[in-house]
Amino acid sequence: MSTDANARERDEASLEGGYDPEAVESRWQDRWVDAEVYAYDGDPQRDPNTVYSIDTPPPTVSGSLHMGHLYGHTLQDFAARFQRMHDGEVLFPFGYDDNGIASERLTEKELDIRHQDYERREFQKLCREVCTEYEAEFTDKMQGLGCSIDWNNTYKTIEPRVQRISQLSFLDLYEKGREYRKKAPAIWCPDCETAISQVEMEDDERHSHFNDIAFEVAGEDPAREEFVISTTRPELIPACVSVFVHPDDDENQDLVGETARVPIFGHEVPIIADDRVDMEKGSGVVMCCTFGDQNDIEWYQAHDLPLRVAIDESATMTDLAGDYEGLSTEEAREAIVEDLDDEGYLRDRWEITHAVQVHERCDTSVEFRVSKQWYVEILDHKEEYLEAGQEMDWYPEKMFSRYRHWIEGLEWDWLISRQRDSGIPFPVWYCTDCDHEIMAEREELPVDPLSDEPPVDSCPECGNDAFEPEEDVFDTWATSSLTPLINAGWDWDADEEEFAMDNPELYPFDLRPQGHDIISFWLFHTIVKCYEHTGEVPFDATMINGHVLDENREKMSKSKGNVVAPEAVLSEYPVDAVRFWAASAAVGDDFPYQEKDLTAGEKLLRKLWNASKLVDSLAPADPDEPAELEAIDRWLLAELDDAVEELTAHLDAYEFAKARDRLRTFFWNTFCDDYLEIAKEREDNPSTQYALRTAHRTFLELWAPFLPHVTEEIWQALYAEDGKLDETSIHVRDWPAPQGYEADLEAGETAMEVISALRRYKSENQLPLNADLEAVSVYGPVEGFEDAIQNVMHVRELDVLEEPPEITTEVAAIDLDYSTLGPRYGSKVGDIDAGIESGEYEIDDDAGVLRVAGEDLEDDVFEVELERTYSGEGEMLETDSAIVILE
RNA sequence: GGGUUGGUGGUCUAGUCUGGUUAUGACACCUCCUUGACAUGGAGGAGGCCGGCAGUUCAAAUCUGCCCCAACCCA
Repeated sequence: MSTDANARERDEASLEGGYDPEAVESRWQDRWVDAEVYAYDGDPQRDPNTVYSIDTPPPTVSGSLHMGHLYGHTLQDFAARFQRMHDGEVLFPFGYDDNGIASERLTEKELDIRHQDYERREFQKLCREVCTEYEAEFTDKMQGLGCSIDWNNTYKTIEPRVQRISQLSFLDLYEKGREYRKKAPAIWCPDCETAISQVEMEDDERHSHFNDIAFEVAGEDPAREEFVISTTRPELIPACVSVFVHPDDDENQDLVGETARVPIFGHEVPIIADDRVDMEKGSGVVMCCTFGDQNDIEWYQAHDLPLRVAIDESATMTDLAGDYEGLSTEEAREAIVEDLDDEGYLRDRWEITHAVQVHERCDTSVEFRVSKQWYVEILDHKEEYLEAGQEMDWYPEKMFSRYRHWIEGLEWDWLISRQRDSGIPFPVWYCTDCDHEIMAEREELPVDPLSDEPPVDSCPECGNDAFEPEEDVFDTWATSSLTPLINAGWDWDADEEEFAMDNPELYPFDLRPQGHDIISFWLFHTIVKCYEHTGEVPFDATMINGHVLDENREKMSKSKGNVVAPEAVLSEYPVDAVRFWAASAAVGDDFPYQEKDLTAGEKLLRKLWNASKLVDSLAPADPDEPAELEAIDRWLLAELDDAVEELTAHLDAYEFAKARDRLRTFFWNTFCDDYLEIAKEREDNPSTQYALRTAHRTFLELWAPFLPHVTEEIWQALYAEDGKLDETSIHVRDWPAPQGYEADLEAGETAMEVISALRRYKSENQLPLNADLEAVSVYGPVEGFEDAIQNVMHVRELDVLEEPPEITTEVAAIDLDYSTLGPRYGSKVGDIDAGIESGEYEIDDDAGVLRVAGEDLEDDVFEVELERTYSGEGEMLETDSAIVILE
């Protein structure tokens, strides 16, 4: 058995052999969870500024993990891991959203049951059982992403504690006067038979017909016989309550004040002027039905029109529809059109495609129904919510405009009651006599009015002793919008008679991550709720991630069949490589998933692994710091300081792509390609040994947020002390800080140029890179780096020249500094350019000026570029700041 | 239809807010090279005039206007 296999057998981190991500990654994932490396030790006394808390929107457990989850959570994890190292204490919780229609349907399907057959609590119990299995699977997958979630801090949106918080939230907003129950037109889904909110609607293109229907003008001596109305919904004419004409519509002005007779049904309705009529559409005359669309509702309210309900809660025609009673709206539409045609009222009919508003869950087109519903008042606080949004830092900033536009476009208060069985019940009863609202006692929550008794024996309003329970449940968003309060342990303190949090140090949360598609409802609703409860904006910052598209930049969708499953990706590539890819896009940008991008990550892991092996072979693990570092080593550490500083700034600003690229370039090009090659020639040098190890440790720490597995493996193999993992893990170390190394960066840069020039020389002359060079002279600032150049390029004799070598020069070009020249000479710049181009200029070295186009240019605006010709022995190589002579 | 965001070599992308003239890097491509870790490596090379048009300016990928295309949000 090889040492390699032995090591793996013992489950110990080891640098033997090649990197084996498959074995290493799952091993660390398990250990991190077992050792609770990412556990948050809650301490209410802690200074909130030293805790970094994340509030993440819980995913629906019944859905499977998709690339969006993978991407979103990976970004959150970059922030969490960086902050954990940088600031110390991090809360990265996790929630399972199992409250809602999705998990209800899942349970029905899984157990082959109908929720109607069960009492609500019973059904919810079944839901929780079914969801538990899915949650376990989801947990596994999440842990497979290497996210540093605190698995001790999880919640489910249907669990009793969350139900209690939801109901407390309802009571609190009720007491604050932010909620009301009102009989009013509401958006209604006839398939789900529930009211829904504005956010649950979406538009869908549907085929339909426009019907031109003739209405007679009633009364004696009317202005004209009839007029025509175009409608896509003839089944609504029994619900017609008025006809509208625009006040500026000269052609139809004669109708205003008249009475129209509705065809077939024969009832008469007034014709009214209103500027909400769209004159461009159809004949300019429109009917108002209760209710066809939102305009109808406005008219109904503005003109105090009667209510005619022709369609019931299941989209079936009512008795108002006469002969059509009992038909579905679809059937009624066809039947009515046919009868209109028979009776000569149908003047035209043609096919169209138009957008209809549908319920996003079931794609059923919505109706508007008058019903008694609970609302959260939001329209009167639009300004405040806008300000709350402004107070947050948005990453990227541009996403704020989506939030702003959403709020500006709000037209409805938030409808929070749903006529569903499963969900969190309203803790309310009503007096059967006076309809007085009886709220549950806070201590009793969570309650279910369907099975629990109200807290009073008789109505405090009228003394009646019979009550009716509220059957409705909360909109799931009413609960999902409480996640910051759930995470902070918000509850009613009965002794103090006020709301309090178990962990107030977490609130407001430092970061709220989410996709750009849910800004308008999830983020918005969360701000509404938390702001109303606490008076504070719940988040300091929000990070909006883009969407993962397919390789052709198209949105992934099941119908297109272009969905890439995370499982498929993770079975092929290391998680660390996938994370490296996830860091490649600017936060907020959509970006394509391209398999080839993952190989870049794989290559980096291999490079990091191999470089670590080399470092390990070149220097003892923990060398002492020499009194004085040599120039080349000090140079590396000074460059490292710069990198650390920039990287920290990038990560602080959620600029993961910039951090990733900066670190990769520095690690690969500067450290591996330049410094390691030099270090190979300086093996026993204590200065180099110290720099090597210092840089290597720092690199592992800097890479750790991006590549948690490979860095942990190398760290544990080389540097970890004995002890428990939650203390020795690289992920709980302090983030590197610049050490203040000072070096001659110019000399270092010049030395690298010289090395590069010599490499190019060998390459062009088809020499191996380790071929000996007899003698090399350098003219340029490379002080302190002579040995480095000499050793790494195998130069037998290196000479640093005090004076320029024997070269003759002639002017090759004149470089102008336009940023200085432009403002100074303005429109003369064109002439100056032309003069230089044509060679009509004179350089006066003594005066230090360039005479061209009648101007004397000062020496700060131009630079003479010389063509050098070497007239001595050997060959000359030029770099930006040095001249190299090879003999 | 309205709004938002974006359109940079074959692909992905930096730079655009704070205009300055040789536009960043990676992948792919071509040539060469076994440097004591990595050939899944290294050294080089070719390849774009920055969606289109017009304008502002001495100067525009960068500012303004219009147009085209794409995605998203809202109708």
